[in-house]
Amino acid sequence: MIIQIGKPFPIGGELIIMNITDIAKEAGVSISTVSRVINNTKPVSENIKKRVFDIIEKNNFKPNVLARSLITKKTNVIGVIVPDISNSVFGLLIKGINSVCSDRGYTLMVTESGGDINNEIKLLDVLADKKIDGILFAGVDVNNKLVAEMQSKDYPVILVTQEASDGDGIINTVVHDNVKAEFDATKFLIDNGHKQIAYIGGPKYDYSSGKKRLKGYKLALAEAKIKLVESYIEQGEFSFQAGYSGMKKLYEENSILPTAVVTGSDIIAMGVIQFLSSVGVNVPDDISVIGFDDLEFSTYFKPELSTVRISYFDEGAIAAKQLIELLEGVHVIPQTHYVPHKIIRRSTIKNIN
Amino acid sequence: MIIQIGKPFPIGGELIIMNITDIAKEAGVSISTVSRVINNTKPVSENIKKRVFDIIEKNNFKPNVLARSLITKKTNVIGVIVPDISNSVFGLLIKGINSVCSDRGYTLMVTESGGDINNEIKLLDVLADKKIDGILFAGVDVNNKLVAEMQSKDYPVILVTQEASDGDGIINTVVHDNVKAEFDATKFLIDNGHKQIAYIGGPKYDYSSGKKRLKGYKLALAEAKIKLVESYIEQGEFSFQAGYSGMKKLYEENSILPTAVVTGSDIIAMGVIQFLSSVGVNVPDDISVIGFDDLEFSTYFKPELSTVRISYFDEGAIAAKQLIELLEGVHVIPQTHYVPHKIIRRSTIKNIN
DNA sequence: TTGTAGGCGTTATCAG
DNA sequence: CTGATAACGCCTACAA
Repeated sequence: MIIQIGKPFPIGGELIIMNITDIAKEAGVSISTVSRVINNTKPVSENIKKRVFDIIEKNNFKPNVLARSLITKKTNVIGVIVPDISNSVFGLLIKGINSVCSDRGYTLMVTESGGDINNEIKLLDVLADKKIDGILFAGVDVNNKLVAEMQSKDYPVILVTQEASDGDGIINTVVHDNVKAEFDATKFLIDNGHKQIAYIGGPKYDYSSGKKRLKGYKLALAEAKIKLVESYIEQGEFSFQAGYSGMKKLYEENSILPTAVVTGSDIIAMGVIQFLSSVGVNVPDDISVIGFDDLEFSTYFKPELSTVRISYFDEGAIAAKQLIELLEGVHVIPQTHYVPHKIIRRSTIKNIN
Repeated sequence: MIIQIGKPFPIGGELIIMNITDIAKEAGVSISTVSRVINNTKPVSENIKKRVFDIIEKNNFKPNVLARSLITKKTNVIGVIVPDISNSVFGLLIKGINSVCSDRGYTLMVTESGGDINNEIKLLDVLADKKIDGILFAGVDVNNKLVAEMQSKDYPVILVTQEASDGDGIINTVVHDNVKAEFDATKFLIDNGHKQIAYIGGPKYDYSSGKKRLKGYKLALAEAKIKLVESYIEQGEFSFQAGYSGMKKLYEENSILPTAVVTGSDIIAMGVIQFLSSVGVNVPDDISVIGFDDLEFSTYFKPELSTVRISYFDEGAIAAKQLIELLEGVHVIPQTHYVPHKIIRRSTIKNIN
């Protein structure tokens, strides 16, 4: 059995890691020449080029990126800040980011903020210390102060999945249109004949996913000239529990129940349905429910959840592409890029027209 | 509106980044002295120490980690390789890893292999090039060749969530006991009076989660002297679809149905239940089903899924702790650390005793 | 306790 | 086309 002391014994003796000088010596050329063939930065005669490449190949030589980055000021690593790594929304987002980054030779440094703004600010520096080339940031309440913080750094930041709560247009952003999405969700219910529509959504302090979705709901009601009922609105966490208790509260405090419920997320919707089912209210016969996100599980849930599909993977991929373009010198005017959403009808909505 | 060209304009003019020489000059000492107070590596007079610290503070100076790492051969970044970032099992794993790493001053470089062994081997090098201090590896089929590959590197690798298929004990591993876990799951059904028990699990090429779980199932049957029925066994992907079609096949090819089904994952179990429900077979009245993993969603699923709970978060945390100890010079004998699992009874198992 | 100088492994500038 | 040599920013003997 091999005993690992600090680092494991490389099988077959010590690992010899060559450097550019060794290669140069073996090839009988200067290190500048080796550097040139590696980076293809200046013309080198074919003979030498071939010779050097062969030796590099033979020795499996890889230039030390630390030394290189020290000079070039570029590490080819991109920092990612998300509130919760294990949340599938952000899992998908990171997967999308990684899909383009790994293709383009970038590696991801992933961090988790817990949605806490102080943590987010700290992580901005932690990643800066690691000399990342840029950051993809998924915040919760990206206010002016935070944006200013980002602008003050010497690396670019792009917002993903969440937009800044004020100072719009000052920072590159890739999101879905939360207002429009929840507007569409609500309108979909209205189009299906519903007039008493409740809203059980995310927290007030969450700008994009909390406030904006609520706004979309209200706008849709207004457009249809449906009077807003304050007691039909509940705001809480993006959790099953919050959906359950939000619906419970609404159920207990209203003598006239809504015929439909717009929610802030699929998980909330599931909690809502769970409560309704616990008091014998049938979905969708008695009350229709629409979710938000379109998690994989929404299809497996019973009844299958109608929802608005958000393409988190795409958002990650697009944001990553934008950041890389920025890093590679493409001129970019700060803008907000909206990734389209889509209403998905499954089994939790009844047409009562 | 600010125009971003390559990098954003830092508000308030150019960002001045100081280096250790600047600090030394301003403090009127040598750079070695500054280095000493930063790293607390040799005694420095209190006066100077204070003066230097003040200047560092005032200028918000942070030593350049690239330059430092170039010398110290340590980057304080840990590489992570998982098959699928958006899979909640690995999301939880990474969250666990991050929970201890971020506390201890390590940052995570996360990569995705797609479960492809060639990709895994490539990533081992990609991360090495990035000069990570060590790697936490969640593979799918970690064979001898792959282990040898890892042993040949100049950084330590710890296996998480999946163990090596051969050459046991040669590499540090943190997992749950797949054999025992599925054994317990099967035995739990047996204890509930079941004798006709089918198995619908993960792929054959997946050592830990495929083969080992199947083995646990078989052992439990053997122990209870229940004859193994080959047509009661289906192996496929870890997906809802695979669970569905696996159960379909089993249903169509057996005249006598099992009274219970052991599965390779919660998702598979959900697919199984979905199929059964589609042909009017009630769970758990007609057939009992047990999952594996205990995803958050298993509670929201209808009927609530009985399962075996695996603590992926803990596995990540423990593995990270072990790796960091290794990196910090603690002598560690390669061993396999088993994180305990737990049978969770919910609504998909009927006692037919 | 403090300073000097060499080196980590590259890239980049400037001659030739 | 090729080769010295100076950075990059820091750590670390070795001296003082």
